[in-house]
Amino acid sequence: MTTLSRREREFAARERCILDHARELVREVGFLNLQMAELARRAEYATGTLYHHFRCKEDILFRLASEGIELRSQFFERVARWDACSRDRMAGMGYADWLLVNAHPDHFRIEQLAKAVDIWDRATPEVREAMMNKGEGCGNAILSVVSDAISEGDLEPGTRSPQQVSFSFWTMSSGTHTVTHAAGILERFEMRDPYVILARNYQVMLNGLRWKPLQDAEDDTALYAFFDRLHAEVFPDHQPAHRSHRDVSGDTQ
Amino acid sequence: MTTLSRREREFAARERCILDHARELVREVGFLNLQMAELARRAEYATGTLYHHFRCKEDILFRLASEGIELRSQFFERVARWDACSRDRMAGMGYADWLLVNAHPDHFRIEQLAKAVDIWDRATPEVREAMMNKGEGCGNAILSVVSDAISEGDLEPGTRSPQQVSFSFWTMSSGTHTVTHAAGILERFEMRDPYVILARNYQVMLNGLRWKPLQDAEDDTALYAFFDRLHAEVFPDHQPAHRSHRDVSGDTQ
DNA sequence: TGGTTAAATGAATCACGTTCAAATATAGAA
DNA sequence: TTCTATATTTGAACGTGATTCATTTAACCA
Repeated sequence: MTTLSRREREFAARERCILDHARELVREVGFLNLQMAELARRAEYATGTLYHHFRCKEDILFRLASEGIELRSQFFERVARWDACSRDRMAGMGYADWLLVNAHPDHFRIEQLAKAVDIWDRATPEVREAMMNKGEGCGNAILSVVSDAISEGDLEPGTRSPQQVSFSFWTMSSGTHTVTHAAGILERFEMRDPYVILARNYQVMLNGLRWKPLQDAEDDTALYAFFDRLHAEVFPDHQPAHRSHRDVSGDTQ
Repeated sequence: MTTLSRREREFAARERCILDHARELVREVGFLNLQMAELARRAEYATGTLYHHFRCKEDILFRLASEGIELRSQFFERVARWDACSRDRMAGMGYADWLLVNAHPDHFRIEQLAKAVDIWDRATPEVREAMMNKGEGCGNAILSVVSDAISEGDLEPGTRSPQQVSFSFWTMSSGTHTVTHAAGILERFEMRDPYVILARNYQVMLNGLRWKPLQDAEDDTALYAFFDRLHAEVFPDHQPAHRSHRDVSGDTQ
């Protein structure tokens, strides 16, 4: 039993090692340029060994994507459990996404590529399924906030299902990632700080939904105060994604 | 001169032929599974001939993406020129996107893949540049509506630049495409008609921005009346993206 | 018609993911 | 400790498919 368990530990450690090197390689050269032979060389195993852990190259990508999604899920769940009003917790989801981009700048690329139909089809169904299960955590965290808002009377459900409300915020976040990471678009559009705009958009959307307490979506002082509070209370163990408001105020000169 | 021009015409015709077959192949098997040899066979040219027109496989994808983006640009410009209030024209952008998805169901996949960094880096800079130039038309069409709204007094600019306002709607549309096309997500989330939700989200966002005239974002009758009017006045030459409201009403039974 | 240039061709090249027969290591029995 | 059976690792060989380029073919003009 000890023996078996030691074997299992070694196996897991090797897998970890491969995934770490893979992540690094993806960051350096991109997934399509990642060569299995080079990955094996860096991890100091033979090419064939990789295939004991992963059925194909795409499965490695999906495993990396899963890790990022799991992290996001954890971020979202922290925010969902935050001791704050439902509106602030929903607004916090946008910030959590920003935090994830800071912590794993390459995660979005990985997830984007994994979800591109072309790659999607090449991965093993089980590995895809595992990734989607991690994703469910994100969806549930957001849904729980919407449900709370309705039951606490902060949000009139109207003709919208909680899923539809979640979907709205989800599309804003997802779209912000896409547009932000598409090379050259922000520069051409003279945009900076897209995630601050995302946070503002959350406020605009929340107001549009009449999600109480209503708030002035133009008030940057309040927005940065919100960032500060959220960060201090929910993510004290992470680097803040935003600069302090004082820095931003002095920005124009 | 006549000779040269005929040559040029033949060259252009061949390129058209290759692109058409490529689009079909991409639809059938996806871009990564598209084989240059098979494309050559279908277009009835030799493999080498393809490389007189496109420097690499990725350039073909970018040319296809450019065509879709150009079409979107045309759709957006139609809406921007629509004789309607600024709010309706902005709301119309969401509908135009929906129309594009109907007309070219495969376009989003192509554009998504082209913009994935991995593929992006492989294409020829000139071809990428050409694609981005087409995209500028979309941005300008939206910007013009925002500008009109401000100058007509429908929208208080506040602390937001017109670019930032455009960005907000852009992220919603882009995110809706992404989430909608990611396999399995909608089913798991029990979502249907994502583009109707997008249209509603446009209204919520417009209300949140206090973009006049304010409107009840829950009023589906008004929304479908809007679809009908927009479609009749701007896109009479296209199949409507939406079903008639009568159909939708009878949907539940 | 013949000479010259431009274009098309597709077999050969090369790169890379994947496989699998052989080599090696491990565990347990004697 | 030594031997045998089993499990694991290895990397050279294979197959697929993008790209190239020497050769062939067509177009043009004198």
